[in-house]
Amino acid sequence: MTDAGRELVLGLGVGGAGSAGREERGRRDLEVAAAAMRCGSSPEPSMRLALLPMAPTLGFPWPSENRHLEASTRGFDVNRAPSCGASAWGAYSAAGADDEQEDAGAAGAAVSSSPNDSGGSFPMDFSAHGERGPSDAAQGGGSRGSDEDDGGSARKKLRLSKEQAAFLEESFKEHSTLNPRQKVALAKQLNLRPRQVEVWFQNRRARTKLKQTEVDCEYLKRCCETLTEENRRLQKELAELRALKTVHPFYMNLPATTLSMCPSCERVASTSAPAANSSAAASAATPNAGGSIAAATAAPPERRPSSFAALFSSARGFPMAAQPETQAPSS
DNA sequence: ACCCCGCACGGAGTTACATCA
DNA sequence: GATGATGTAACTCCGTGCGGG
Repeated sequence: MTDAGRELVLGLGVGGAGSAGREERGRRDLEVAAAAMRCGSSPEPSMRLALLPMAPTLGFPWPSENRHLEASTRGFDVNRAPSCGASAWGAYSAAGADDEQEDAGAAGAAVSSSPNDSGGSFPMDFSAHGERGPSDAAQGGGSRGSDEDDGGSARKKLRLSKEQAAFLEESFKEHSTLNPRQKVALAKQLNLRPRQVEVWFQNRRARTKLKQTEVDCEYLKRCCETLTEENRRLQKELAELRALKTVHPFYMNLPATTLSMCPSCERVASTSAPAANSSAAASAATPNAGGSIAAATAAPPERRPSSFAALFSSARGFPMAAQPETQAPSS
């Protein structure tokens, strides 16, 4: 998602050309998609869901204050045999990363496979794990591996505990993507397999995008309604002008400068109307000249943007452009 | 410098399972 | 208890970027 903010908040060394590129690509895709959904030139701030708070408000304990969570994560294990040494989490030291010895497959591969991994930028206070599930070492490295090494059925649905989900959620608020090291660290802390963490983040990103898409759809729907209303109004206005012409045909013979244009046309009556405008008005005034919709949509294209801009310029309310009632020229 | 290959990753779509009404 | 709806973990496929040969 769009997050300069997130980048700031993150500051996790997710940086590096590689992952930055990848993240950028992901963001770009999302934003392009979202932008495509949004009303084009609208300067209005997009209706973004606050799905990724810029700043953690729940005190997600990345640095050191996660000890209370450590306690809470200690019996997490609903899916696997509990790891016994959970209490021995040591500070996750980037430089050290000594705890990665066991996960040579995981962290080692992660580190080597991730040119972007800025080495231990993951600020979580991971305690050195005592020991891990037997499958972890094997699983960790093969981040794309399936669960077959779980010993059980290949596709046993495992429900994450509330604590695990909450922790992952908080982590996701911090950064919606993980580098391999972060993934492994999170997996350790939650006593999950790195693959599970990876899948959870993938699914979570998908859900976020889905929700954002729904919001964008709602926004577009409202844009459409507004435009429909605007169209109705313009047609009515046109009909009134035609009627006016029928009743007072001499108006059409007056110099353009003396014509009082409809205020919603955003035209200054004193300026001489361009020929195009006059011709447009004339053509519109012509009986059966292209029908009402054609006439209405035949407005000079260069004027549409301002109209649209006015249409969508105010926030959230999608108010119509200021539209004083069409005043029939008196006298 | 260019191309090819393997690898890792993420997104999109789908499947399978757990939960709930 | 059976059933359909819903949520979501896990999977597959595909595209992309990167590093190495």
